[in-house]
Amino acid sequence: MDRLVINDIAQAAHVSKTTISRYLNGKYEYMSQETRDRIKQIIESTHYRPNKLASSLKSNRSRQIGLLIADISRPVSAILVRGISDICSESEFTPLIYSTDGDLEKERNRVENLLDQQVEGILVNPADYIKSIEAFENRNIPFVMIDRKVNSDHFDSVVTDSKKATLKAVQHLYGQGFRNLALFSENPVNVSTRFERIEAFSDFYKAKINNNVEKAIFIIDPKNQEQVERYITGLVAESKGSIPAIFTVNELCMLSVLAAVQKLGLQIPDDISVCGYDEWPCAPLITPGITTIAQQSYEVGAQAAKLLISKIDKMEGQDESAPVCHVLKSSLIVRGSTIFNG
Amino acid sequence: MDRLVINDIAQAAHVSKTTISRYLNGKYEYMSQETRDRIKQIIESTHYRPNKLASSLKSNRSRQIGLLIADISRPVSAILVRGISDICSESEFTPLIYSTDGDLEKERNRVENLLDQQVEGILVNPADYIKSIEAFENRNIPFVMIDRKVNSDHFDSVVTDSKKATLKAVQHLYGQGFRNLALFSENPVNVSTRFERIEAFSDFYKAKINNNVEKAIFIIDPKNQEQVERYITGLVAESKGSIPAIFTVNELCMLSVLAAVQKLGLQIPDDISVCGYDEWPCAPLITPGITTIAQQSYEVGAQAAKLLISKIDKMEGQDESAPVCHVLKSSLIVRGSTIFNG
DNA sequence: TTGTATGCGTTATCAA
DNA sequence: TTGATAACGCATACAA
Repeated sequence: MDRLVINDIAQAAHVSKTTISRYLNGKYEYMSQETRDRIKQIIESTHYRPNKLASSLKSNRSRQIGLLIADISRPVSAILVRGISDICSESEFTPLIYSTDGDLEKERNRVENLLDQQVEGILVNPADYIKSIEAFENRNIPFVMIDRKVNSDHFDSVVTDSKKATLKAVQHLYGQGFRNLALFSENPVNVSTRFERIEAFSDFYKAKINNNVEKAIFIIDPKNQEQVERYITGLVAESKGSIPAIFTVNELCMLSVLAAVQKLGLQIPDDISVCGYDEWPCAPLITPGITTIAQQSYEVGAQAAKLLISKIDKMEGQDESAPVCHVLKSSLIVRGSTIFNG
Repeated sequence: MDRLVINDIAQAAHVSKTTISRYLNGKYEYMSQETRDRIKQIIESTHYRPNKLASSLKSNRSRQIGLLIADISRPVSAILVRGISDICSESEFTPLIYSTDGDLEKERNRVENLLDQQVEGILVNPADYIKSIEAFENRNIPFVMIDRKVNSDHFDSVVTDSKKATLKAVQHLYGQGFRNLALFSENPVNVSTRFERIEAFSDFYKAKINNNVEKAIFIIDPKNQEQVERYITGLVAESKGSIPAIFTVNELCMLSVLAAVQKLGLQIPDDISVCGYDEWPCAPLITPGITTIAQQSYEVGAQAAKLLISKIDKMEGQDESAPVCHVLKSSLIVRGSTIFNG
């Protein structure tokens, strides 16, 4: 009642296991139609299934890839993961998925775990623009960065156009007449998505408002609701009649800001304006509709997986094609929250 | 420049690979402190890491489990997955995660794939209360159903208390004075979470309103916005002054209903009331706050993973403990959307 | 067209 | 306390 192995099938079919192995790997050219049919019939009737562990070990091809994501429970991550999964399914790869919580130590350990399991490549949402690099260097498999870049031209990446999209958003705010701009981000700020968004905001702010951009940037802990309320209260107090417009760098910040705005009894957009990352199904439902930036998260995942798998398939020839960085467009979805009535 | 293997370490340490293997598996009792230190030093300096594929093959313990989820991109699924991942990390198991899209065919294929990869157990969010069962029977590894039950007492499951929670919600609506109740669900209805919610609603409806519950149950396609709007328009038209109160069985239906309500320009709760699964961060932000049922999704995942892993660990003794069904409590979070002003 | 023999990198049973 | 040796299930070079 133990699991069937290749030898059992060989005996039942009165051939050697080599022939069975050939059959399993589709090498029908070295086989009479007769034995081929016989093997087929036996495999089907016995429901024999080859052990992938054994075949991976022997062939040195696990057909597994690693995926290190900051936190799979975040909605944008979940969508990105779905994109990766779908591509993996098509190519019959299995993704091994771990959350790193943006922790360098966990990230490094996970890379080791994945290598131990003989993954053929790794997709990673790096914890740090600089410090993550070390953990990825001198491994013998390809790495592709997803959603976040890393400060190195040795790695491929698939990201969204954070700077352009942020610029589009603040230009929109400015165009509407808002002059009291603020940005809310969470720490750490040494991940490319965040600092690029901050940079685009800062550049615009310096060019159009004034040089004192530091006081317009708020680093928050989205779980510390009281802190967020305090910052917003301050913004309103110092506004001198100029309606504050808040730009958030991700969904968590957005939710935190919206909750605070509600708690403080402020009206959007008459008392305060709010917009930013990420688009999600509730955005149109929250009065008066929240202006958001929609990223193509599914596509980021899918393209990254495609890229990684193509590199894996080329690996035999010691692929040394120059690393590429795919940048996917994001779109600004304008809703009532940023319509200026001042 | 190839990867180091156990033999390389054995040679460097002037011992046999048996000794290295013993060291790796912590069997220090059969080893002098001296060789133990020497091996430790060599492994550290060479950064040798054992190949898990080989050790899994030999020991017949892959330390991988399968996870079949309907759609990982849904927010509740992502949270559940996180619960599973966290428990797996603690016990050094790796989850192999696939989405099934509620498709029986995919589900069955995935089970085969997972078995091919020698997973030691499978967590599954079954596609069908009845038809899924066949694919799980007579496998040699434990299965645990997550979030959805299956019509069999051969399988463990970890779910939430759909009936109780739904009852609590409709009782609340009734208590508020709503008499024009409706339920919106998506197809298929042969998954336990959905039909249990429908059942609880129906029982209450028949007991308190009338026997004609069929006309109060709407099976929708959440992506078909026009259909949802049509149903709601109908509800309002036939309401004869009695405010309709809609209960939704999941997040997708909730979003779809809310979008339709907004599109139709209906006011909550004066023209229509809305409540249901699932709780999510926007619920309090949508005017006047949406009453929801909060499930402990993270806990469902975590408990299911714990259960599965404990069964795996007991497997050697041909575990035949009677299957259990853990039911986690959900809570009704009352907000403005269900406050009766009629 | 098919089979023999060897090895992938481990673990485990002996015996020493 | 240690080591030879034989597996685990499959793939492949080489022989026939």
